Amino acid sequence: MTTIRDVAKAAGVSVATVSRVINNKGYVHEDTRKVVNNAIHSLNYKPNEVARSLFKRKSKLIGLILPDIANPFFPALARGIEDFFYQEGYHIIIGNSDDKEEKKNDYFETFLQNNVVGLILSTNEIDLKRVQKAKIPIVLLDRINEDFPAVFADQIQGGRLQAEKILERGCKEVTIIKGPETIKPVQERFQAAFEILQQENITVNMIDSKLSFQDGEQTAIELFKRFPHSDSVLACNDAVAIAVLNEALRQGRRVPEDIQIIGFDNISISGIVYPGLSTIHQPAYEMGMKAAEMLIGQINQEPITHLHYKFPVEFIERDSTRKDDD
Amino acid sequence: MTTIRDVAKAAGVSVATVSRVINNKGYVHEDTRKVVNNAIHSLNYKPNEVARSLFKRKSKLIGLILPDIANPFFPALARGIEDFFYQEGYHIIIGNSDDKEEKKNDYFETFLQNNVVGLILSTNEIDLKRVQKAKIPIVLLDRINEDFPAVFADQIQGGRLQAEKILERGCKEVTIIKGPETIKPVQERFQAAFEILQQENITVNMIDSKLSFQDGEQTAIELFKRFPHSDSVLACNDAVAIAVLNEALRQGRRVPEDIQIIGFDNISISGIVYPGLSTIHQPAYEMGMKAAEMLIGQINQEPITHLHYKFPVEFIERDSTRKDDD
DNA sequence: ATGAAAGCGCTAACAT
DNA sequence: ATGTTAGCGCTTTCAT
Repeated sequence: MTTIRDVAKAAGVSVATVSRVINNKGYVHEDTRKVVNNAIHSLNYKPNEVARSLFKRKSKLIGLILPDIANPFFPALARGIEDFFYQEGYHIIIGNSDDKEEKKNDYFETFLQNNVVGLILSTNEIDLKRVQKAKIPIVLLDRINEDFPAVFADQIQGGRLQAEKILERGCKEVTIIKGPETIKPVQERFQAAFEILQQENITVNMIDSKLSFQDGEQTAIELFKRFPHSDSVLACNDAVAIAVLNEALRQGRRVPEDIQIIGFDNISISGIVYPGLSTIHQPAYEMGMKAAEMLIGQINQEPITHLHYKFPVEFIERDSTRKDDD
Repeated sequence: MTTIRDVAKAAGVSVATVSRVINNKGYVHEDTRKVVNNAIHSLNYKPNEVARSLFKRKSKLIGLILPDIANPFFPALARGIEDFFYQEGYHIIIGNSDDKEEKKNDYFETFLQNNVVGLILSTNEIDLKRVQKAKIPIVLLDRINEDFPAVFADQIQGGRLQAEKILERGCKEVTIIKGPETIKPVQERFQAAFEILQQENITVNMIDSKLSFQDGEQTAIELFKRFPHSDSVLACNDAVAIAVLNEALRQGRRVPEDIQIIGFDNISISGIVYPGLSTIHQPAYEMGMKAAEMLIGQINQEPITHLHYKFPVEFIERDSTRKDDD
């Protein structure tokens, strides 16, 4: 390994001078700068981030905790975050929490031990007192908390859109799939949709589900058993919606003629399944980018202008609802 | 921040003694161990990984470079890797290469600067001389190279299975979708399938595609335009296969009656789409786990028993092929 | 404009 | 069984 010492020796200067040129800080004569740079190149020297990190107590590492990277909504978030930080010379340490308290705290601690300079959390509320004590920049992503910077999509609006659009398309008996109680945004979208539906003179069924494809499969089977006359379903996310789509078709129900379905998320697969899934678009990649941008702002001590950044959502109509209805 | 000094002071011992107890190394009296542990707990002391890493020139960090976490095959790999390393107290730094030389090298360098102790690469061959020079443990995942440890699924077998199964199901004109030339496993599966098909007295069409859902959409449209009489397709991966499924249905072709489709990967969505996609199962999660296990072996200097670990693949028959044919 | 030296938090000789 | 100390590679006062 070549160190700053080697470079100093090769260039015939002190380590301090080398440090000055690699950090572009303090006075250094043009001529010596050239000599040093030559040495750096010919030795192919790269400063050791760990030593830097130790001294400055700040690394170029960002901690990212999310529930499960295998859940199709999160890769897009992660990609947005990563793309932004790559530009800025930061790197991501990633942890899957499975929404388990223990894993979250574990990651939180070890991330701190690694001098990460910032944290993005897409997982349920961590013990936030700890975060405050650690005084580390943080942004919540796809999660909301009054006291912390957060980036999220407009769940209320999303839930409302689900309800309004399905109403407009003439449903008489809608089944709403309620996601896990513990996941706030999922609850919010449910609440919003539910409230609107209740005010109407239609039948509203309710069924619980978790969020994965596999869970969706179970839910779908149960759904059609319990509510065989349901003419529409509002799903807690696209994964579950697609499972319902599948099960409906499998049972010989026509989509959207017999049953209409609206999902939530607009994951990349939703435009590719048959029939295309109508859904609420959350701009996941952009949300990831924005969260990264807000975090960098904090890291660079820029003043916080918006504590919360709310993305609008959008109804994407494909083929699982009746476009030309009336 | 509480350091080893603080603990030493609180416990009335030297830093060396504290170091001995936290590392469980060297002699330390039972009584003093207790005193020290008490101090550690009451101060809530956590050793700084960065300082450790600097001294030992080894961190608890693993570098993971993959093409694109948003591509649905990779999250499962990543999850397997992460789960394994979490158990072992290691953490993952992740980089998306987009199969770009520059990004790969960038990540490689910065990972080294961060003292990662090992590397898992799911991306196209990096400048492997560099790896050798860096003398860092490495495992290739879903990629193959004679000289480096690698974990992969049996592409030849997979390609053959695609071909054999489609043949058994009575196809007369099969279109085979060839993935990017640059991605070796994708080429291998293509080659294997193609060779078998060629020996038969049937028509074999060929079309190129990239691997994402979006690319698959284009491919699907072009496919049916160029080969309207194709009665079966062998796709380079499931994402593309699902896009073809969709387009076929959209055009009013019946699956599997008019057209049969076999994918490759068995991503989680493949069992949920309608009709269920018949495909070749690659055990992505297990492959990730295995790669992590092999890497740990190297890190711990255990002797290498197998340089390469090849997972068998399996034909999963769902509804996009004719089960009860003949 | 440059260099010497201290020190970030830790581990591992070496000494006792 | 415990303590002292050098040093991992770097940055940053403080001299000069």
